[in-house]
Amino acid sequence: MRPNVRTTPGKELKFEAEEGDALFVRSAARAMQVLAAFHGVNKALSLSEIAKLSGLDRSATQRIVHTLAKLDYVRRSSDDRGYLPGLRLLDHTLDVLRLDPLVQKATPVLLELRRSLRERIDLSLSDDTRMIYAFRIQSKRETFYATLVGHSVPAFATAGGRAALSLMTDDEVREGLGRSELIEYTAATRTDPEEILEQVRIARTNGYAVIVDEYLRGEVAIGVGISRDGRPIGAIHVAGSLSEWSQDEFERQAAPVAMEAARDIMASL
Amino acid sequence: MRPNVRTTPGKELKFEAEEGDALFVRSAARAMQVLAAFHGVNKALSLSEIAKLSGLDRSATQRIVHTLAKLDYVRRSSDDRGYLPGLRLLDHTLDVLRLDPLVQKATPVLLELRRSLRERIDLSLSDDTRMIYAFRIQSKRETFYATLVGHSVPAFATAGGRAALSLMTDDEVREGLGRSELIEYTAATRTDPEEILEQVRIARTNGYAVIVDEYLRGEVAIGVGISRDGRPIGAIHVAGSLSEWSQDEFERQAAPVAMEAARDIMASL
DNA sequence: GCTAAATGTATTATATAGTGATACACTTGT
DNA sequence: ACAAGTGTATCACTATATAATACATTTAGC
Repeated sequence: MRPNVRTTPGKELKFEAEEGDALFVRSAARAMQVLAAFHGVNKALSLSEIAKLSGLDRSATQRIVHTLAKLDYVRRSSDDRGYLPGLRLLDHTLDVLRLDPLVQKATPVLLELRRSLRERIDLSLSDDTRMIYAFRIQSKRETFYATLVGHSVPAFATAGGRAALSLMTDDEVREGLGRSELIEYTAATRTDPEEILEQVRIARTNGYAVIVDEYLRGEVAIGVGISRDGRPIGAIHVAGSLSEWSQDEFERQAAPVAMEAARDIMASL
Repeated sequence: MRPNVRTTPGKELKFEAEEGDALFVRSAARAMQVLAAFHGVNKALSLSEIAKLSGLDRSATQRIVHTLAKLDYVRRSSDDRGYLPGLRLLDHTLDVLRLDPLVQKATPVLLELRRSLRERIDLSLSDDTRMIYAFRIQSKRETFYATLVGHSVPAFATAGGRAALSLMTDDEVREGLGRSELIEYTAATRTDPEEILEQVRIARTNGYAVIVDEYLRGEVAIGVGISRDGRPIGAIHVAGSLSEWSQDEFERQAAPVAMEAARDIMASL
């Protein structure tokens, strides 16, 4: 599709019942397993491809795909050469977003923030070692490929992620980093856990995190974490282009207002 | 949350196997049934509320919610007073959007369109009698509540919807209108099927649909339908404020470029 | 402050619902 | 014209989910 946008694969997916979990409903899990087959692929899938990717046998796949297709959670591709995830899933997307307290409270505040700071603003939600985009408010000159809802980025190398990490204890951060795949996205990406932790500490002191070039080249981003009951639940993000801003200037301009927005949001949670 | 944004309830949900459908997997359907319990509610749900809303008994609900919770498709609310849909669903959202050929092709074209026409631009996908928002590119002065991905609006009363309808035959339109709930969203909303059909015919002739005040007060919107193999699959949308534009002027400015964008998209599908 | 209702959790015997092997017709590509 | 891959269908078996019941905790009503 486009350069410059990368996705973190979800944590490795476990769909199996753990030993002695009498309440676990296998076939309910299988429905999700089939839908998860589409993670990471970039084309319509045939039944046997779904079977292979989901780890189910042909028969189970057949019946579950059949079922999901009837319910519109799966559809035939337009050229009728395979299956794609269905539009009915978007109804659930809406549920996730509109029922999320952070999304509810943050939306008006971020629209306001956008008005004072005319740059791109994102809200992302913490999900273990990654941050999932809930929505984006674009800047006037949008050059990057519009990030789609649901895109997730690694916590360790992004401004929002680091800001979220800064709300945890050093030990928790170390533990999380240990479970993260520390990929070198750009030449500037820090991949040494202790070095990252150092940056997280700085963010903790400042109240915000800055990232330059570590995830996307040419981008300065400021992240401020949002917590609830002491736990990070998400972050807001302001991103600008290095062609228009120096890092210092961007920090001076964006950090105070972003932090105030975060305070507002947390106060209303 | 906010005025001015309304959602169309999905078509009434059927999760039951039709008679003699040997391949239908009940428990796979039940997983979705549980998740669908959140449609239309606006708070966290308890187990028994989920049971009631999904039409399942307490036991089934218990086991399936338990399962979905283990898989992160359902989570406890932050105050621990009920369940909410889980973030893992957003991974599937991303799959739906990134694998959708229309979304793929339309994104760059619409970003381009946004550059020439500095107004709000939406892409929505046809789903029977409703249009589901895939994404929105905001205008500089965003005043409305940011429409969330997955929000759906009725085809009959929106510009994109009417544009999509204009790609079908009169009979199909009548049939679809027959199955739609023709709600009077504003004083200007047309709810007479024949009158709507007349507007659809005009849209068919012009190549685009205009809607003023019928769904949102104070808004002019132009919609252009996107078809594939003669079937409507979605629409693009340009919306402006009546405080800045007259209807005529907006049409003159926006319609030609929007139609060209639609042509571009369809050529690449 | 105490009862009553509602919450989430856990355990069972039973039979129903999903399994998985096998088979077939049809399309696609070579 | 063939072989490999597609989606679809059937069926006897038993593994799987059921639904009824029970309990410990929390919440709400009086």
